[in-house]
Amino acid sequence: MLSDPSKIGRVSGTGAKRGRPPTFDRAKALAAATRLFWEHGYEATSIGELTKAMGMRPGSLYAAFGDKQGLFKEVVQAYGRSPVGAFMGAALEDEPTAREAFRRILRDAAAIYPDPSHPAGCLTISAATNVTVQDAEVAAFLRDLRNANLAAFETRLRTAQRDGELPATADPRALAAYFAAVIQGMSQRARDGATAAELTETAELALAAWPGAHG
Amino acid sequence: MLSDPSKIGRVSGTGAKRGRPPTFDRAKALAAATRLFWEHGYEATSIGELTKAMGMRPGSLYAAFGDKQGLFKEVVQAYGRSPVGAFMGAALEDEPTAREAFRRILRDAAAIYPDPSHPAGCLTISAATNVTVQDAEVAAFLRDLRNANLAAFETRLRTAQRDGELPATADPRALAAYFAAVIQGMSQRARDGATAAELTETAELALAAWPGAHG
DNA sequence: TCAATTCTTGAGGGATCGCTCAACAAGTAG
DNA sequence: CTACTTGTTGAGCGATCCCTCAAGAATTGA
Repeated sequence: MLSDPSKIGRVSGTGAKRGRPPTFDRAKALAAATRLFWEHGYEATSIGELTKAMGMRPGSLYAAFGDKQGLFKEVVQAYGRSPVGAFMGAALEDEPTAREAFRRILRDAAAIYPDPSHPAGCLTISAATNVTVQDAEVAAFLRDLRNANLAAFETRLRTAQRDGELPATADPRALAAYFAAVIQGMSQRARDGATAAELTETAELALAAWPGAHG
Repeated sequence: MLSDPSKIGRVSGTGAKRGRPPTFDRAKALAAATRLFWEHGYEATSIGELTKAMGMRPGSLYAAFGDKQGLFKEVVQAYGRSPVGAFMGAALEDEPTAREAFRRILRDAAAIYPDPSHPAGCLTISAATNVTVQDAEVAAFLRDLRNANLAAFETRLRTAQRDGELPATADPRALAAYFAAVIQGMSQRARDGATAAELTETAELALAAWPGAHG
């Protein structure tokens, strides 16, 4: 109701917008926020630290992102589209066999999680494990993402079983849960100081659980 | 200096102490605090929630435990001495072979972590993963405990190798890190809703990495 | 009974939390 | 130019954070 088509949507030929243009680069601001949330987690990162790192005052932050949860969710979405956050989905899609996909996932995790160019571990795994009751929604948001990854693992393994790659005796659900646990453990170990070399050994050992693998 | 032996230490025959006796049961108060820290983590648990659950006013809490960090450390120590918190050390000591020890550790973790009689997962693993800079010491406290567990794993595997239980080609350090990662991942999965049955399957799959295990 | 000791109590202090808002600045449209 | 729109700014609000302290209550020793 009360909709005026001439004011809905920007149909100007160039991307020229009205009003004062933002002085901050949204992508860079998100990158700064990502680093803080990744390192310390959602609640342990204050608006004050965020505004300082993002180079903007609280008013600008709230005008651009709504509130702290909105900023966090946009950070998580951007992380999920970045190479570092999307390597699992990429492996599941790119690799021809499930075996190769999970081997690549584990090896990538071993290389990425301890990479010193960013905070250790996986943001989705570790950024909202300790929250107060009033931020339970944020924890649930990441938990749902993790469980969605688990479901994607199971789906990939189930098609592998249908295609004959995986023996009929194998349990796709159990295998998926096992690999999910190993990956989450590798993230934790990276945050505790494990090196890429150590995590690679963990990845290789984990692959011994693959049906038919003899190690 | 200024030490008066008659005032140092309680040498009275009965356990009678001077002054007003505490109105709270220290063990029960610690149990209540443990539950909160376990569920929400160190910083996400406020003094207000603690005093309410422990049945004491802030002044009493600070007189009894020093400060929040002191209370937390005493909680962690009590947890480490409880059956639920000490099952790994118990298995390492009780079982005759390393293989049996790690099998029992994994199976116990699968049963204990999702047990509904207490918060999910392991307190040492999950209670201080998201902290502000001023509480970095608390995170380091738990990290050191985890890495000490890792070292105990490696030690047990090294003696197993010396005793001939483990082949010379096996890598005790890598195996220890692998099992540590699996256990930490199982704790995370339990907090994400994994059941004891699912975690038991994960435990069995994890054991496939044992040198010489086939299938 | 009277000190000495220990614990509880209620009030609240200083700092920080997430967040808001009126005033101002910088752009486009006519 | 004026009108309009959007972004920035600095001050600060109410709530909550961890923690403290003087006063009172409950015990023991003399």
